[in-house]
Amino acid sequence: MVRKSASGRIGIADVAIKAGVSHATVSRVMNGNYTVDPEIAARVRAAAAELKYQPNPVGRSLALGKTDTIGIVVPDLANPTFQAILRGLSRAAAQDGYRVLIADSFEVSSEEAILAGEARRRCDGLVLCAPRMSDVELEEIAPSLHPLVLINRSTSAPDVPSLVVDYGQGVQDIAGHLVELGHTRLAFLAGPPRSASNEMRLKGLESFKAAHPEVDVTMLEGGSDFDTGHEAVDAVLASGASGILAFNDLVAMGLMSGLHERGLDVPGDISVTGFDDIPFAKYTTPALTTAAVPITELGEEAWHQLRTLIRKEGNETPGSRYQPRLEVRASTGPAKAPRSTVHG
Amino acid sequence: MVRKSASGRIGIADVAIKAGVSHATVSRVMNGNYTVDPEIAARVRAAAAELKYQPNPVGRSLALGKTDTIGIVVPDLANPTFQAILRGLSRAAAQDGYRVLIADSFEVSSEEAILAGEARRRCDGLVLCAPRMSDVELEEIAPSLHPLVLINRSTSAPDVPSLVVDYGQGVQDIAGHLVELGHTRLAFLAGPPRSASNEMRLKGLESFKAAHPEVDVTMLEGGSDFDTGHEAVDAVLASGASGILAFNDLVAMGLMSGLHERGLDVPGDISVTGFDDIPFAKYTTPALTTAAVPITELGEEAWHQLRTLIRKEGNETPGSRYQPRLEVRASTGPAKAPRSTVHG
DNA sequence: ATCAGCTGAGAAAGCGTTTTCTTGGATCGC
DNA sequence: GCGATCCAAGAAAACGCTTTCTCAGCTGAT
Repeated sequence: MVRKSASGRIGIADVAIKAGVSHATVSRVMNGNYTVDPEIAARVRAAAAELKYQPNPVGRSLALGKTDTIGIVVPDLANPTFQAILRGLSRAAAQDGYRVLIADSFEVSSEEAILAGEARRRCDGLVLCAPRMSDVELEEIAPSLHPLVLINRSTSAPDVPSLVVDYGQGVQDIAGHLVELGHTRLAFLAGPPRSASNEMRLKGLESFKAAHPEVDVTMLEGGSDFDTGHEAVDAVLASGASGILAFNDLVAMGLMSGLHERGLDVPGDISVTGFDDIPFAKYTTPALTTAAVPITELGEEAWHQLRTLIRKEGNETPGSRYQPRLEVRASTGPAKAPRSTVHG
Repeated sequence: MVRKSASGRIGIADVAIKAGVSHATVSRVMNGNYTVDPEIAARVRAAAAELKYQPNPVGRSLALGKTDTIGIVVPDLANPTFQAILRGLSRAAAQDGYRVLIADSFEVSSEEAILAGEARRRCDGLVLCAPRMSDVELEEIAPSLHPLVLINRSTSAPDVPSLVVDYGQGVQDIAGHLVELGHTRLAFLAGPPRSASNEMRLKGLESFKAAHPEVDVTMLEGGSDFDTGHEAVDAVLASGASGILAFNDLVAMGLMSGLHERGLDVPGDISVTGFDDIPFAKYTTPALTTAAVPITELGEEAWHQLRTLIRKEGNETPGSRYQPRLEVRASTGPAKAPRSTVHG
């Protein structure tokens, strides 16, 4: 007859009674403490097996002061970029026996601090992924979130490594590629206003404009998903640009789809570029020219940084900077000869 | 001077001391128990605010016997279908104040039971998403996982609602659509061997073949991602089929990309269909004909079912069956006149 | 004026572990 | 052979919270 503790679940006490030993001994056996008589250990193990005893992680967490869980806060779980980061993080953490708790802020920046705080308290560490909150707010809460790893943001708080992708350089590479193809009128389909990565792209474009005064760059408002790109067709055409830098691959795909519906040829009439190199980018027609970011790897690295923080391995935590790699595919091509130019 | 408890973090005891009351009173105030003198309550709240006290969820969980967290086990976090389910689940659960812990089994079915058990013990309930484990194993562990909701699998265990998509019907609808377009030679690019949804598709195709003996259906081995489709081009062409049912949208996209590289026109030369209607399906060129499954909604419903289980609202938990909706787009078209047929 | 009845707040007992502290018994050295 | 040393295992404290139990002090009725 299986004896149950009051709660109905089998606890350490049940095993102790069944094996005729104390709670402490059961705990020792379960944790591989070898200062226990082999014969008794065997008896405990047998009792545990018979009762199908599984230690309660909550009690364990309370006693040990750790949960073996980390949290991640993302602005939008629908975004493939964040999905990829989550995947990399989850896989890497799992290898070290940690689980991941997710919190989706749905792009409402005012929720982020609360979500982050709640998640942090439940976990041993936190990854804040591309938070939309203001710099001052980030500075304010960062210390209370330690151990903390930032993605695509940074803070002056000590011991908060930040992994940032150099979107500014990436966007310049793309623009350079388009100019080499003869495009002189470019347009940038911007991302979400509060996105720091968008800010970095804009800064990159400023540098680019400074270095290439002959090139005309139009800024268009946008977002981060398909529909943004799809709906931007009119604005893009109105801009008169022949080379379009979309905020990311999703926007680029939406745009290409819209252009296709209008009967326009990519890259014959217009060249389109994305950003991120999500898995889909390779399989669009035409295949998308983009700047590849090793996103999954970034998630893994986030775990590694967080791990050293959690383990308090005093090594300085440097953070890292990732350089996007230009991935030229079929969605970009030579600019048409401008209408104003007379051939021959 | 902020007094700290031994652990370094501020606990209920610190607030109690600062406010000059007992632990119990602080707890009462923090939980909105109104049997406490307003003046004292105010003092406690002030102390809590000043110390920035935040209750420790682990202690709370242990005392209350609940974690306000649910777990989900998926076979592959890289699969957009599971991402969408996760998203729906996470959003719906968040609205009720629950968080989601994720566990990715990376398609290794032997890990699932362990992952599920661990996740379940940390959480108040579990969603098992398209588990790859065998039926007998599922039957075996299901009772120990309660409260449990199954997606795309079912079990005889009581009180385990299962949400299943009628892939069998969906695949028949697609096949019917292709036949209406005049295709008489079809091929099915199958999914992962252990996938129950693949099994359901196969069953559906059997029914279809029985009802349409004149149609030839070739079965091809496959998988669930882009590359599967991309690599299947040769096999598809060798089959001689003019209408291809891909396991899902990803496979279809990979296949279309491969066909495009071979210079073949979709749907001019070959019609291709997907399954799921992931967001990308609308934006492929040509836009993908597929069977739409309300996946995110399914994730939400999973939460609702789990919620009634957790709350022990005795209502029977029926589970639901979802009918895919045929979404005809541009990747399917009339079959070419068969070579063997003489016109006129 | 006295006592039952009530109320508000402190004391303490859980929740399920781990870990320190303690103790009885065995071991070892002289 | 006896005290110092050590070891294995039990008792108990700790982790941080909630909640029951308890009791002092008060209200109000007789």
